[in-house]
Amino acid sequence: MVKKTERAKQKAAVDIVVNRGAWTAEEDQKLVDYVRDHGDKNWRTLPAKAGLNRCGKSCRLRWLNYLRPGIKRGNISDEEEDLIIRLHNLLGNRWSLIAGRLPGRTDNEIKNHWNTHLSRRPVTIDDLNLKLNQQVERTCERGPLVSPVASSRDLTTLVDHVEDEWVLDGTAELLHQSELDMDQLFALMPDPDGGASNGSEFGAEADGSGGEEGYRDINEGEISGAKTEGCSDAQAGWDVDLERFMGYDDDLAFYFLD
DNA sequence: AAGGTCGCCAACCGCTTGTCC
DNA sequence: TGGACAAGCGGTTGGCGACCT
Repeated sequence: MVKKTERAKQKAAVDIVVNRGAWTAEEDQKLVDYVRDHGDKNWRTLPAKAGLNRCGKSCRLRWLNYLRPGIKRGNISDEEEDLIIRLHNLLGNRWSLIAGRLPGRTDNEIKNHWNTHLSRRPVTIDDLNLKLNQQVERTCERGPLVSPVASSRDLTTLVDHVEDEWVLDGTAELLHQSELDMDQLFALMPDPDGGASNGSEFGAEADGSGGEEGYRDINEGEISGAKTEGCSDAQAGWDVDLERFMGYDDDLAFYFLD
């Protein structure tokens, strides 16, 4: 029998008295007051200092998901659902990344919404793209830029093949893709808040070099070269596919097709 | 009206990752 | 370099209200 360390004993003692279950309004107020005055650091010691019989983990979760400023509750819009479906198709169950593109939404809320609503709905990414194509066809004299069938190749393929060579639409044209990664992919997107992209999470601006760094990398790389030097229909299709996939038609069209 | 069932979602659990010493 | 700790993340659970029989 291994002798318990003092720390383990202390932890066990804390576990016995700690509150569990739903938070009361009084607990919420204590947590809000404490974080307002002292910041949201050191969750381990926060409960004792704030006078809460909760574990630090529970406090952190409560703050991040419900109490911190800017949290939206309920009423997920059709546009948000559309984006969740597209991002989930791209990223899988990476809820924090998905939530990062939906201002005011938490990973927990998106995860719950997906599991209770969207995962059961027989809507595919192709359905969304077909709908999008139909909208464009009605409003754009250029006609359909990419067929619904072509749109079935989504960005998951792109992500899965970063640093690999991969074939576009069976044309045997290889696009060696070594520069674009997830950080840059998100850096390409306009920030949903309307400001700069999320530098802390996606890196493009974390070093203060500006959000355009990612664009420059790509434009100087082989994607841009292949596109501008005898741009094939397949490559043009990929570009448009990318912009449509994410639903940022205008902005990405600027970066990829300008 | 009462008991059972189902769906939603807040909260918890366990694992992974990052940081510090 | 490795251990301890904090923080982050995704999966799962359990309470509760709504609905059904």
